[in-house]
Amino acid sequence: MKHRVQIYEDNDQLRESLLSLLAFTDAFEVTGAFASCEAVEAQVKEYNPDIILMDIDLPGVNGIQAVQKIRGFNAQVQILMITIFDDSNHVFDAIYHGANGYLLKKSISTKLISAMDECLAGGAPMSPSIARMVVAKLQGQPLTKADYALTDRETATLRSLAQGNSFKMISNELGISIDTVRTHIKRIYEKLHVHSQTEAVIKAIRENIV
Amino acid sequence: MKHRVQIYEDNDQLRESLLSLLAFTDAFEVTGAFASCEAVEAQVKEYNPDIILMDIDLPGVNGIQAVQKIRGFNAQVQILMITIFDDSNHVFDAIYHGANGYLLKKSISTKLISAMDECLAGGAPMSPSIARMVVAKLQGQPLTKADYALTDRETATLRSLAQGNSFKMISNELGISIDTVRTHIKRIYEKLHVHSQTEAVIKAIRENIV
DNA sequence: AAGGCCATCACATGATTAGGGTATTGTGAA
DNA sequence: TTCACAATACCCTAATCATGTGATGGCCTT
Repeated sequence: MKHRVQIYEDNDQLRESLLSLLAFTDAFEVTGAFASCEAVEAQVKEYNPDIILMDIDLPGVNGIQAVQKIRGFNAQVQILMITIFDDSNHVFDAIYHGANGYLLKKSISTKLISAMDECLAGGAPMSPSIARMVVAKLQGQPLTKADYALTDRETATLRSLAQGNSFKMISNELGISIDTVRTHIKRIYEKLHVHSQTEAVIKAIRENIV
Repeated sequence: MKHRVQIYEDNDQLRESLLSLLAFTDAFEVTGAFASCEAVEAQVKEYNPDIILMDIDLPGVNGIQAVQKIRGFNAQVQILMITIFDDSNHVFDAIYHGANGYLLKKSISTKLISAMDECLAGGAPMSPSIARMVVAKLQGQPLTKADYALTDRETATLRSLAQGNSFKMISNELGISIDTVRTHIKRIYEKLHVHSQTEAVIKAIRENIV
């Protein structure tokens, strides 16, 4: 007996990838793949899937709202979130509203099938970084800000960066040479595991580092 | 009779600039210039200034919290916010908590003195863009999302950018050439009045454009 | 049909950034 | 006193980005 899978993912490429990935397996049968979840309630009721792959970042009704809707009438279906966000807000939001697992997009190719199996077996698949957050939460940790062990100057540099300043402007503001700014930025990237200003700033804002 | 000015600004350079700017005038006398507002209550009580220049983005206790504290015991002193943020959240937060005026850092050199005069005369100096927000608010406009009139593709481009993608990655995701991405990005910059990825992303995140 | 706007692509130039080194100084811990 | 590390600065190269100009086709409105 194949498990019925329903997909909500607005990125056309990714949605197709998911479909072909699942086509390779004998264990799953796709009941539908949609680019938005405006009609999620009707669709879930109609196709009655065993598991739903839900993107968090959907235009219109987002994935978390969709989870909430689904849980309003169906507590059985497994919901696996598919997302690029790995910050605590999104994770806990999704979990509180009834998601069963949380898979990062970059892990899809290697872990999707096993994550789906885990979900259906009653597990809660999630990436190690997310699991760590969940554990910390259970331990009653405040978890207010992830600790990336930035030094004072690195924090100041990041703060300035997150205000839209260029390296040159940062060097002026902090009274150091532009090369030193470069050095700080390099270390920040290493510590935050990012590779561009934009990514660093996104992380800084979303995780309240600045 | 000189007006007494107290300054809260954590950027050393800017604080010094403010001091020298005020030194040129006969109308103002600086009662203190501080890098943080941890002790704002005691300091305001001790020096009893007529007007306070308050940076919004201070480490520790931020400028808005400081305004709140001050208004708890002093309704007379004029408070002029000095900030790089021109988004609605910060503006209304500050105004709601009792700030009298709102000056963008980039306008300091040309408008500080007149803004201070306006404040003391009972006016509410603010940059035109901020004034527009205030007016909209009073008119009962939702103003939840500033309307920059981005087109669909521009929005999609900005959303992708705000997920940390490079131009190349955006072009893949949207299925267009990198030059088209460039074009969209250019128009986004024009519409958002920014000049870099980072600034655009900051604005996008803070104002919920994406 | 003509004018506007949008989306698309191209070419070009200079500026900025990413990522790899190396090195000096001061400070605090082992 | 070593050792580790933070902060500073410099060098280098390839990649990426900012910005301007121009051009095409599609769609909508007048």
